[in-house]
Amino acid sequence: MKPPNAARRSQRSHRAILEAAYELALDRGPAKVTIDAIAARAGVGKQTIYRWWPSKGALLLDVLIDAVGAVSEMPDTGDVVADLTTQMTAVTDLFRSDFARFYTGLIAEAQADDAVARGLAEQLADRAEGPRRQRLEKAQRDGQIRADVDIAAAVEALYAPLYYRMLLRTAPLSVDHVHAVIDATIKGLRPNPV
Amino acid sequence: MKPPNAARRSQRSHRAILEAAYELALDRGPAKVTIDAIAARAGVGKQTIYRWWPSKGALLLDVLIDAVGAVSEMPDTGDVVADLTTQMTAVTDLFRSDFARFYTGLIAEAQADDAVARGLAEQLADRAEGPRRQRLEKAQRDGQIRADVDIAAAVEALYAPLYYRMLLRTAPLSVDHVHAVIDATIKGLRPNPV
Amino acid sequence: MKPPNAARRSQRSHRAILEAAYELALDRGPAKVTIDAIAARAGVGKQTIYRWWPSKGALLLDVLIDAVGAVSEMPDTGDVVADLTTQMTAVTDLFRSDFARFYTGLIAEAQADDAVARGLAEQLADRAEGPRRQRLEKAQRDGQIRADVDIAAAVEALYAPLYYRMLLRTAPLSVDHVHAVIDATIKGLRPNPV
Amino acid sequence: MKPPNAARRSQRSHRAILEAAYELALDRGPAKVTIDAIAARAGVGKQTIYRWWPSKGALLLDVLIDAVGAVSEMPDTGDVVADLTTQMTAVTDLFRSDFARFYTGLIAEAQADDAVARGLAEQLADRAEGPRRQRLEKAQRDGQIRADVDIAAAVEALYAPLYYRMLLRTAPLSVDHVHAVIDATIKGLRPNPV
DNA sequence: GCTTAAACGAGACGGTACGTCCGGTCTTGTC
DNA sequence: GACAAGACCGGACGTACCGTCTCGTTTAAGC
Repeated sequence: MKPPNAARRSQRSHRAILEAAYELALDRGPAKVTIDAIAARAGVGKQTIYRWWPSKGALLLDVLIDAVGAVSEMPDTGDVVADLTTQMTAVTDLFRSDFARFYTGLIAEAQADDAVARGLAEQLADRAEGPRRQRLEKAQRDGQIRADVDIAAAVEALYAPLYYRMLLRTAPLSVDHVHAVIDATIKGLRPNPV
Repeated sequence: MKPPNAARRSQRSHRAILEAAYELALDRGPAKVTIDAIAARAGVGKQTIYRWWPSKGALLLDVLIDAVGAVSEMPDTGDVVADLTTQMTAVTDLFRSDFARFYTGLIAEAQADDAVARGLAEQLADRAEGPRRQRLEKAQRDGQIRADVDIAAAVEALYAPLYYRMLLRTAPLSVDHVHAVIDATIKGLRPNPV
Repeated sequence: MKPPNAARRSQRSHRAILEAAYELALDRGPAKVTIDAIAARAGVGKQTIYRWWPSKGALLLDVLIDAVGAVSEMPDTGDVVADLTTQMTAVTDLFRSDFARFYTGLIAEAQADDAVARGLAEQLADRAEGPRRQRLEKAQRDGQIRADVDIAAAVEALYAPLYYRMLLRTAPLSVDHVHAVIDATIKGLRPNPV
Repeated sequence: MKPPNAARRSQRSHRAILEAAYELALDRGPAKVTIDAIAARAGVGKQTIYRWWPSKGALLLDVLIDAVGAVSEMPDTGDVVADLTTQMTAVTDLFRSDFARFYTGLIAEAQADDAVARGLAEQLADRAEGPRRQRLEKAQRDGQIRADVDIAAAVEALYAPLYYRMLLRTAPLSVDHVHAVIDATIKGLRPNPV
């Protein structure tokens, strides 16, 4: 009795809800989007939203997946440093766009809603971290990355600073910042052996 | 005429509010704390809260400052790697404690409230990043850290992964994680020369 | 779009609200009845009250209409003085009962709320003054009342003193008072001719 | 310890409060006057109001006494019907002026505040009904009013309709209304004996 | 004329109720 | 049976006033 029959789901309503939620989230921030407003803009009954999503966060997560798709493809020119620079710059641009508001809002939602947190972590691991790790693992096999380095830690040392600045706003994101992080991480912090 | 006379502020109420907010935030999460509940638990009129804080986030920020105090002191044994290990392990422990729930909730609040975002960034820059940078700068002067490295980027490469895991929960925080991040960052990702 | 769809109104809630309001008004006086208390006692959301009534006074007016029904029937024994005595005594009894508190409270409300004033005046004109005038007009046709007397003024001369004492409390309402007013008004104040 | 020393009372504040209350009551209705607003407009601390008056109603009652003074003097030309016509017309004019709003508001206040009700009844009995009864008693002695009529009832039959229309607004006050009431009451309702 | 206790202005305080907003559920037709 | 519409209960919001309670500051009485 709980799960409704997905086969009878109205595709028209489904799409209208995702689009309404996305538009509202962009223009007032996800925290200020209400289910009422989404339903009204989508021309949909509130029950239809509650029928298919357990919470506002879950809906926003679907909106994210729907809107973003496969954003994080890693280039592979053979030069891992160049590729990281390219891709981290792209991420920085994304994190400075209107989309950031949506993304940070969703992360905020995840702090109070475990289902959203799990979905978001999974999404992040699969779509974002996965390709990054694979690229670094390839570079490791190519001898461009030290063989005994922990790949997960390496990805985080490179990318976490971008999320950190987006979320905590201690300093602005910039291309210079990308270069500085790559320089520090690739070359390492200890003095160059002579 | 707008700002109330701070000299007449009731210290008793002020403390009771901070304590009530802290206790409530710990036991149900900051997002579910209501001004009504804080006022009731503190034995205070709601107006007294609204008189002195512009938003729930601003109050929680004060609670953070009040509750945490000087948490982030950097040790200085002369060995920067040992000191980073010590301190990052302490931060990891903090980020795995009940306090994390409070902290992430406040960061969530900051995503929808610019004043909180600013206050939090300032707090973070002054109390957390400051000592970390100073320790690395000293290590730089001591020759333990490469002279041309960007200190801000270095601090982020080391610490941002801790915030990243606390907030995004892609993987658990652990002592091993701390070691992996330090190894990757200190030694760097490129193959050891020689 | 503003007025809600009356067809979908919950009869259960409607009745519960009227009854809760009536009980609360009787036991603490209409001025001290709050919308919060009515909603709580009726087991109803406050919005449901605000959806259907524009003000507390409007609700109390509906309560009056609901509670009183057809109180003011005029008897007709053929003897207009006897009938007036009977009916004014009944009104006096009503104005000395607990109901008076409710009624005076509603009249008080009307002094600050024009909609209530209009509703109350209409109610009074239709349900109370109407039958009284009709009885006097019949008596006029029967030759028991002087043909050239202004019926509206006559009704007021007889009944206004009852409202006056209920509201201003310069002296108590009583059967003797009824007799005195009827005597003064029916026989008139000027000396008996002859 | 309770009653403050009246000798030290500030006349300046006393007057300012009465005036502020009167002005505010006229321009927004007594029900919407707040102690806060009176204090602010009078340039007076709220405590000063609470020190000298037990309730808003009590203050408004003093305002009434202060503002109205001896309004209800009865003329005495020797012709009681002419005198009643003159004076009831004056009362009607007063009840149609801005003052009516103030007066009805105070009567409304009295319905929920016994002290105000008592004060108002006393005021009414002394200042308004007293002179009216005395005039009718004189007329009785002069043979213009039937000897066995109840004077209190007679005064009410004449004047209560004016209060009734002011408070209940079933019909407008007017000179014609005054004439009709006087005609009905003086001549009486029963047919003229032939 | 000096002292001192009161009454005063200002306004912060603990509370209560306001009228609004929204979350999540339930109900009533329609398709 | 999923849907659009929207009424419903509940509960938090931020505001307005209540009546009480400090705070200094006049101010007028009595020494």
